[in-house]
Amino acid sequence: MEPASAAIAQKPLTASEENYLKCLYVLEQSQNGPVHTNDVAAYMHTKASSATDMMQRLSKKGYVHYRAYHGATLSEQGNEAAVQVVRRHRLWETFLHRKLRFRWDEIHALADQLEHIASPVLTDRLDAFLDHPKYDPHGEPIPSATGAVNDPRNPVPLSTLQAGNIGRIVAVSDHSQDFLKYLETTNLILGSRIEVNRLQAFDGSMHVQLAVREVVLSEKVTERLLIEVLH
Amino acid sequence: MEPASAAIAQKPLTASEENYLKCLYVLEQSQNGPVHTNDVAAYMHTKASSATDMMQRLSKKGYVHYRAYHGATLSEQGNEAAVQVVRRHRLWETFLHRKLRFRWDEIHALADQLEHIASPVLTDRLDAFLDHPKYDPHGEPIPSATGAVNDPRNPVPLSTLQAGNIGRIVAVSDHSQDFLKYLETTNLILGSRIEVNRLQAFDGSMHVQLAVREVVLSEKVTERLLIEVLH
DNA sequence: GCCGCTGTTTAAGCGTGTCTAAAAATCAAC
DNA sequence: GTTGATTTTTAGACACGCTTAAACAGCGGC
Repeated sequence: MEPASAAIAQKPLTASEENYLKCLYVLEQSQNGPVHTNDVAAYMHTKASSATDMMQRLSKKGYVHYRAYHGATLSEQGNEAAVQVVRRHRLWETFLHRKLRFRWDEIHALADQLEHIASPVLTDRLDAFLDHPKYDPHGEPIPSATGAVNDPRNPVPLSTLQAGNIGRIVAVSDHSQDFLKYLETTNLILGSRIEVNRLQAFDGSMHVQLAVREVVLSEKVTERLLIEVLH
Repeated sequence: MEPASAAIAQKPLTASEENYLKCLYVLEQSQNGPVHTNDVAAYMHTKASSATDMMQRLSKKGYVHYRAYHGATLSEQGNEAAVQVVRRHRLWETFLHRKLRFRWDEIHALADQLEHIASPVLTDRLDAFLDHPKYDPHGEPIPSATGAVNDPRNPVPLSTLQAGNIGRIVAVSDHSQDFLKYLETTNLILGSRIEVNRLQAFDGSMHVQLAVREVVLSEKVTERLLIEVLH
């Protein structure tokens, strides 16, 4: 006697399916409209045909809305699942950084493995052990157990600011080793106050004030630095 | 130009392969001589044909010595790999119990998932974070980073003791929820002093003294309790 | 030494997740 | 609107890890 309506018990997702959901979640944030197959394939370091395969599978299972040749968007169910994966990922990153003393450029790859252990009680215990962190080491908000994500900081890419704007570096949108190591060596630190001095129209680079020093940041960098605007 | 001799870079093992190696490791301890296909299948909750499949695969990769119809034993390489899996498993169990406050009957299933993250640096950081524990929450020794397992307590099953023997409960050889919950309710605690009062030849049950109370333990229980003999 | 039981292996098939190569659809340009 | 470049999908293949069913090996009883 199955319940005809209501939440049907979902077969647990495979690690690969979860990775694709996370991928769609991230890509949907940075774009608008459906996510294209090639973008998925690029993000997942795989081929378009594999991405198509997975979109079809996730569509059949009800996690994404998918129209051939027109891309995919997460369904409500897919969004919920993706947020849980993101929650686990960011909690493990916080654990690795705060407790095991990994550098912030080392934690992403490990968290990618840990995030697939889908035990709600484990996740909640970890959350409690870390004192319910609001943000992960990259400054990204950690979704709550219910899946709510709210970020009162309203971060925007540095590249969208104008000369004269003042803000605080609160997060990074690229978690790759290369980028994070660059920030390390340039001494760009989460939480720093930043002021836009001047824009270079030619190449999109930006002169910014960090405490007493002025530095020049390329567009590639300003797109990846997320700022809480102060006024 | 491949190195003709020396350690050839091993392709990382799959989670399933690691589980089978761990299985062989455990079964080799409790038996002697080669491990039989049906035992492997029973331990892994799978079918004999699957076990055969895996024995052949692991044999081809050099992790086990295998003769059709005659069972399998771990090769030196297989033993090293298995010990590392066991090390990770027991470290995670310790983490789950000591840091996340899971009961000892809850940790096994979760550690079974965590153990497959094969990052030497993660394992070592975890080890350090836990202050290099010697034993896991079930009292089993945690192999060192080099794979050495030594247990000065020399635990033996309670079932092998004689009337008059005195010892200390140091470990359990069965990590199932059912058994651990039984111990919990019976108030049989790791570290307790235990003295054998009387053996019941008929059914192998045992009357033992625990502090001020005498309890009767069935053979099924005495086989699973590991004792450090005091004299 | 043969018989049959138990244990084991092989054979065939399925789902997952990936690939390459080829076919098809979309979209922008003209 | 047809064309051509680009994107996407299909088709066929493969490794993994599991299944069931059928064939086979080993070994004790007689």
